Amino acid sequence: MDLSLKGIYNKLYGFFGPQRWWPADSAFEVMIGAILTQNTSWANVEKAIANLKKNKLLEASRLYGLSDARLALLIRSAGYYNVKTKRLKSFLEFFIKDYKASHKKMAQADTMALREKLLSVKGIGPETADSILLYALGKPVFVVDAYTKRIFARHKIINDAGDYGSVQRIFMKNLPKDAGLFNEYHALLVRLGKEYCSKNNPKCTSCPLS
DNA sequence: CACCAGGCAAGTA
DNA sequence: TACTTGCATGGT
Repeated sequence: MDLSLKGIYNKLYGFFGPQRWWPADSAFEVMIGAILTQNTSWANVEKAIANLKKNKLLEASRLYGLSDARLALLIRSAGYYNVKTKRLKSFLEFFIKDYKASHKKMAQADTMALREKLLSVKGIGPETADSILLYALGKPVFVVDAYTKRIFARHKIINDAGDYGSVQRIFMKNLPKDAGLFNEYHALLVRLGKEYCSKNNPKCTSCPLS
């Protein structure tokens, strides 16, 4: 049995097939979605994004120009709407002032330097920063989330389901630095977490990794 | 009714 | 450094 990280990936890919992440039509939509989905179900985020699209507001300067009250109302379905309104605004200010609202300009920056800059934006923590780097900009950074920690802790593949950085390093030191692989791997872990390794199913019944 | 969902910042010891 | 708490909707 192959318990290597690549072996687990191969097994998941064979079971689920390609996931084609991130579910979004543009890099900007990925960045906004990454903030909106913090500790929130994706279904609720989809409604908020659809709301923005319907009003033709999924664009940096237009979003930034909205009043906090108006923006909060538009993203209401994603929960924590007051907090997320401030987080979206702080990110948009950074994105507009430092990169002229261009994800292409942003992608030219050195990956680790950009990561530090993203982390300095209020409301962007490690998972949100890495989601933007990987899924919006195509940088080879592994995204760790609640599913990742739960799956690997539950299956005892990593003994220390510790802090974000230590889990991330395990992946990045044991896999080729390939954005396509990191993209698909994390997407597959989310799929597995939702369907087989959820809190509702603590024994991972019929889990493809078992 | 309770619990959960693709976190983060701020406060406390 | 290592906890704890507030934030909030919508589905199961």
